[in-house]
Amino acid sequence: MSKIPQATAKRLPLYYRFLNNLNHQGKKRVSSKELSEAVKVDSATIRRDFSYFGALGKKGYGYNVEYLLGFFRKTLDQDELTDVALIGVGNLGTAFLHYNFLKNNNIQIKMAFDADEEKVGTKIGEVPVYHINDMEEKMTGVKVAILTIPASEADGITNRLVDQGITGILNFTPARITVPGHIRVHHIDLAVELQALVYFLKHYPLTKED
Amino acid sequence: MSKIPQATAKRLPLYYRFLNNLNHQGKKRVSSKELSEAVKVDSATIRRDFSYFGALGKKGYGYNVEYLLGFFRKTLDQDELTDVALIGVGNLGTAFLHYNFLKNNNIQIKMAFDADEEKVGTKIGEVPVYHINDMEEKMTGVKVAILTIPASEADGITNRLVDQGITGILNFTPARITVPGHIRVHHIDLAVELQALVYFLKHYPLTKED
DNA sequence: AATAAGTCGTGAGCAATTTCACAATATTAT
DNA sequence: ATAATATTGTGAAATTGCTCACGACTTATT
Ligand SMILES: NC(=O)c1ccc[n+]([C@@H]2O[C@H](COP(=O)([O-])OP(=O)(O)OC[C@H]3O[C@@H](n4cnc5c(N)ncnc54)[C@H](O)[C@@H]3O)[C@@H](O)[C@H]2O)c1
Ligand SMILES: NC(=O)c1ccc[n+]([C@@H]2O[C@H](COP(=O)([O-])OP(=O)(O)OC[C@H]3O[C@@H](n4cnc5c(N)ncnc54)[C@H](O)[C@@H]3O)[C@@H](O)[C@H]2O)c1
Repeated sequence: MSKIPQATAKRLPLYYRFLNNLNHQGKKRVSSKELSEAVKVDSATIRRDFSYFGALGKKGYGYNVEYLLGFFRKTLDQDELTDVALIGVGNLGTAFLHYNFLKNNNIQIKMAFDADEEKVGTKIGEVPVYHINDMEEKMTGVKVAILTIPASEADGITNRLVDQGITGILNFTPARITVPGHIRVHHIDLAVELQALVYFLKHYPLTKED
Repeated sequence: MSKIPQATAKRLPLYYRFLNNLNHQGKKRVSSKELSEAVKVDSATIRRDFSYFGALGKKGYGYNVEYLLGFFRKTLDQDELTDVALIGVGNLGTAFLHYNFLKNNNIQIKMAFDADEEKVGTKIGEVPVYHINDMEEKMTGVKVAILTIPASEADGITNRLVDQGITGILNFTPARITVPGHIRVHHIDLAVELQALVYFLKHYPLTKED
């Protein structure tokens, strides 16, 4: 369908955010070199990334911020709003609910679910918390879920999400969940990230020349 | 120094965790195929990853769980404790403080810092919160920091961390911070992760055959 | 007008990572 | 013992991603 490399696709939201910043600062043009310094991605990589979408810049000039931003807005479907459900209103889930993803974003946490009766019926950062038993009923139309429940619950809830018709899951539990092939799962494993950082520090010490 | 590919190094903590689980379940042996199903990494990749450390398995048999676990414990320095400081005790920072990284881990959040007088002096999940003004004084010996402050504060605090002698930063702010080449920064950008997932769902729809 | 400086878009090469596929070896069953 | 089955470790190929380096073109300057 799309021939954009995955590595490029992952960087698009980052480019979009920084272009947005530049636009708010009133900047009219930007070079791949400037952008490179801001997002910490090699300037040749940026030019290559952009080139997959055609010739967006002008030689000797750079890129027009407003034009580029508009282009990425369309490409990233920033005009359509995507609804997301959050499952598990604990420490991590509550932090996400307080955070307004909408600020720079086309993504909205529309509802949350928990098993704890004390949380059910409340609103956290404008988002209503429903009982997990009502998930299938309330969640119609929502195709993306953020999973912030205990690892032991992950498989059970995942199966229910799959049956409900989910297409994407952002999984913060340490469990590696099993889903049918047509469902996309992105894992964010904070403990692994921290351990990996520490491992790199000990085994790949950087010198002054990178 | 080490010739382990970076992609392999990033998976080590994951392998370690699942081997730990297997060991607790009393499992004595495991094949790359079984492990593959658990961690969702191709079995050939797992064998290749392990092979960088030598011949850890036995042909026709698989891997001895206890032996492998012991090997990775040493490799990942699970016997040494690494102290970490957390900067910014807000929504996200508080969630991390409540989470006990030590459970399966050799990493400990030893102290936290915030600018808010109401938080200073308290303890969250056993971790003392100090005033950010006292950072340099209190932080001696700590070489890794988790950054969960507002993006606008990121550059200023980063400079102070660099001067203080930090070697690694796990950055949760959307800011792309600038550090000298010998300091390692890992970015975890939750808004980007969510946007990227949504982008993939719309532009790379998966079929039943993956 | 002519020159200098700046910057894109991309061919080509390089580097990193993943995957295939199979000989070698171990275990299990009969 | 022997045969059948299981599974590793790895050479080689395939895939994916990154970076150099430069021609082409734009803008600014004199
Ligand atoms: N907090 C962190 O810093 C952190 C770090 C790394 C990983 N994680 C992982 O993220 C997940 C959430 O962590 P947390 O600290 O927020 O945990 P938590 O215990 O604070 O929150 C879990 C929430 O899920 C709810 N819950 C339990 N079973 C449920 C069910 N069947 N259906 C719906 N809701 C249910 C609980 O009521 C609770 O509110 C865990 O898997 C944890 O391992 C958290
Ligand atoms: N909460 C989320 O779900 C979420 C999601 C994506 C990204 N983020 C990013 O993570 C960071 C933290 O988010 P949050 O929701 O926890 O924000 P928050 O506002 O709840 O917390 C920030 C904390 O930092 C403290 N602080 C401010 N200035 C400081 C300084 N100079 N020194 C020390 N402490 C200082 C504040 O007192 C506050 O406690 C932000 O950069 C945010 O963009 C958060």
